[in-house]
Amino acid sequence: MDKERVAEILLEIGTLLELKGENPFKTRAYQNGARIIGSLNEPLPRLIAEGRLGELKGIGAALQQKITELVTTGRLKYYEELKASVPSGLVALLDIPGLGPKKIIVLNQKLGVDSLEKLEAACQTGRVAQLPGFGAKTQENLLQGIAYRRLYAQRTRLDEALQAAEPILESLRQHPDVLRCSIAGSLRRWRETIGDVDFLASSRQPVRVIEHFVALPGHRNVVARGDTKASVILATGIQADLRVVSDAEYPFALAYFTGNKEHNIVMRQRAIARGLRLNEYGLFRSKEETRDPKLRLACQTEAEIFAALDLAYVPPELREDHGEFEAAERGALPRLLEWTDLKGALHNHTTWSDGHHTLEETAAHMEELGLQYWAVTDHSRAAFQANGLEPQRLRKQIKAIAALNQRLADAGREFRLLTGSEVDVLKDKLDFDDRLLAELDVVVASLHVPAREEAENTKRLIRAAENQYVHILGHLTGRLLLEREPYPVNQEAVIDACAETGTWIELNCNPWRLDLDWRKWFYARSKGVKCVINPDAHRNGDAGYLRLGAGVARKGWLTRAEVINTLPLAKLRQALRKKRDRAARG
DNA sequence: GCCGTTTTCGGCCCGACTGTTTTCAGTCG
Repeated sequence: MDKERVAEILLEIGTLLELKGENPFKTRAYQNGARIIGSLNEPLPRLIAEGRLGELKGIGAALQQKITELVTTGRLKYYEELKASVPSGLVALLDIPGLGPKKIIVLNQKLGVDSLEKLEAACQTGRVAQLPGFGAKTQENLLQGIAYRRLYAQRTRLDEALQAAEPILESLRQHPDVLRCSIAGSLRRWRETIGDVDFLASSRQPVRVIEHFVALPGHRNVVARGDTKASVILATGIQADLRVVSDAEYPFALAYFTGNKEHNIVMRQRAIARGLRLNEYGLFRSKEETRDPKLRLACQTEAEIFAALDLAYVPPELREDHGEFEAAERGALPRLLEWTDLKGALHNHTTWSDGHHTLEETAAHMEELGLQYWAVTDHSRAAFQANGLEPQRLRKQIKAIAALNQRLADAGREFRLLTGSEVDVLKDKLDFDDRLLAELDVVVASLHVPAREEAENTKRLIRAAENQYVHILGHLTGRLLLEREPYPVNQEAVIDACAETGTWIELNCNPWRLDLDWRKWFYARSKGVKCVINPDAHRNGDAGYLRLGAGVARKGWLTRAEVINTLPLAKLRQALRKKRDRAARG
């Protein structure tokens, strides 16, 4: 059993324990355990075999035993019994806003509610309002919550969240009573999907800012509204929250509302260890709860807060409790890639296959953006639904690109299109033979029709990496965020093969994909595998995805030197030749 | 269930908002 599955089961145990009304700290111990196992950078079986599982902070005797049982036998008696003891529909009820474990337990015990449908019926007949601790308002909110959950997925893709958030941020920025404002939360951390959009503002007149926020056009309804905090549902169904604080509190609140839960817990623990107290209002010289400005350490920026806790500044994207504390303590945080470092892209489409713009339109647009190169990698023939190119058409395209580049050169322009292919990884070969691939500047190999078995997909991708003409493996897992799960593949094994063969891995920055996942880049980097951030553009506007990709790359701790398409054109051409030269020599 | 420069028990991050209460529990982030 792999670590992802182990982490899932630990997390589920935590949820089930919550629903049994267990000690919340016990629940958290399992959730912690899930996160620790999920973000391991070495194989779980080896850790167990060498008896080092207990060395992980947060894995005690009980978790050690359970994880070992899971990994060695593939099952866990404790989990199976626990699961059998909790009605299966209860877990889904946790998704309803306003419903937590305590209320679910009451609903289940008093009314026999064990599914969304039964909850809805109980609300409609007015039985929920009769329960102790419930009332008419709660009942109504639950009905609304059920309807809301039915209408919208719980999460939103990064690009959609950004699109919703940026106009609101701009409107806050222009409000005369707003001093400073920012996006916060998972969107500021550049997560691939967002639960809700968080805003933070500082002001001397918080109520006026709240009034402005809840009155912005395009809101469907106001969920909550206080003097310093409000929540609204946007027309798109996304929930947006705003907090307003004083300007002196702003950096503390920004740090607090940006870090994920685990990151913030570590921050507060670090404060406690230094005799301080940290909350969204400040870092105080106090062991008691306080907001006394006289006790507050004067920090103007987040960087000064980190410094006060003996840490280097941690960029927002890294605030996931994913190793940033250890690195920040040692001053070993990498200098992250900036999206303006990107000089071009190596996986894109045109009207020759399923793209929407011609070679000429594409070249003109990308040059206008200030890029130096743009590889045209239309689909290979197996992708017939995407109008994949036969060898003959591909050779024709190579000539067309050469002619276009010649015109650019004659006009004294530096921008170039590169020839290429997104060649399909088929069952036992690539869709084009080596002779044809050798004629191309850039070869991206992608698996579009995966097998059901992990071993088979892993084998196919490793074979693609071993081909001396393949520069890049495209969208390694094939996932479509919130739509399609990744196909089964041993990503570590494929990364190992890329490390050995000098093959690069794509960070496909189409917002449906963002694949390879940011969490996997830790392993890839440790193996020295280089990244290529590719928009997989089908329209000129898709070049904007590069910004998303750079954010996700930052989340994976990638630096400029680790991302191939930060290279200027001449150096890129050298890099593209390297693998082939190596194979020719070998 | 985990942990230990308050060490083997008794803590465990912290505060806002809502709704149902009449001083607080539950939920959320």
